[in-house]
Amino acid sequence: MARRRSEMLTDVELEFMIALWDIGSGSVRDIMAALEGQSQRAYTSVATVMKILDEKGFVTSARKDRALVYTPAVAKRDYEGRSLKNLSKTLFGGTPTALVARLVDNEDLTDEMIQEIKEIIETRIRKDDG
Amino acid sequence: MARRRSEMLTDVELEFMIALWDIGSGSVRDIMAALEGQSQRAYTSVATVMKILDEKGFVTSARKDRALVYTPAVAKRDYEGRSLKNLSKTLFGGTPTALVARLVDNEDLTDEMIQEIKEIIETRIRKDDG
DNA sequence: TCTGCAGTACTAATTTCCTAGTAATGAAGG
DNA sequence: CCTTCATTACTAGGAAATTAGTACTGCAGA
Repeated sequence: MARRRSEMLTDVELEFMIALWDIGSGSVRDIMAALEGQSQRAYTSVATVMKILDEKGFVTSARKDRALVYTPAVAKRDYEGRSLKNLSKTLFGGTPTALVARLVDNEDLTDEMIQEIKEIIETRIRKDDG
Repeated sequence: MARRRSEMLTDVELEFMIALWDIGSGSVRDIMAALEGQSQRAYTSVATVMKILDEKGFVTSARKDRALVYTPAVAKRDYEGRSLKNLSKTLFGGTPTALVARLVDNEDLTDEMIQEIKEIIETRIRKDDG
């Protein structure tokens, strides 16, 4: 039977979206240039995935001269939030606190990182009060 | 060309793994029972996905009476960590701080949740000192 | 022993994902 | 006009994902 197309990005789609978010907007050529060194794909491969992203609603396209120029329809920060919500829901029972608990569990985290995270939280708390 | 099978779980695989983590270990019937109400799938569908999970190394299988009993080969907490690392790497430039910053950006988070997160961080800092 | 049931393996159909070739189109330059 | 080049559209094909039917095996009960 059928799979429903996810509202989350696949790996390759995400890779291309990140490139597009980085350059703001651009043609297939521009995106390929932004991906320089990361991946060696044929022009048509990139074009096909960009068309799928258009169909999925992640980008809009507009003709400029002869080329299609793609622009993100979803902001990176929105997608970041969506990803976190998705992960929280599927793996952490919908509680972001459990997510953070697992995150700071990681031995790779340096003291500086922990300290930085603490400051982020405190800033947020101050903002709520003020 | 070829796609490499990801070391991350697909949506359905994750759903089944969560059920298995929940019950500790069990047969296909047990997993179906644990999924009660979440999904209505044929016995053979569940069995097929469990076999794939076996091939991917996420579970081990052992015969008990006539049935195969599946046991997680990857702990839930390990996979949670793997997921967070993956998300951090792909979407947050490998910096977990950026991930937390986006997380606490979410308006859905209540004051209690923020407070709880703060305590988690502080507990972790105290553990480092001691 | 034969029948039936439970469980597993095999097989298959359908969709998405990923990659890329080839054809078509349209503009520019001679 | 005609050729050339860039771009886009169409097409294709294999791998993976998702669902499930059918066949086979082995045990238990009549």
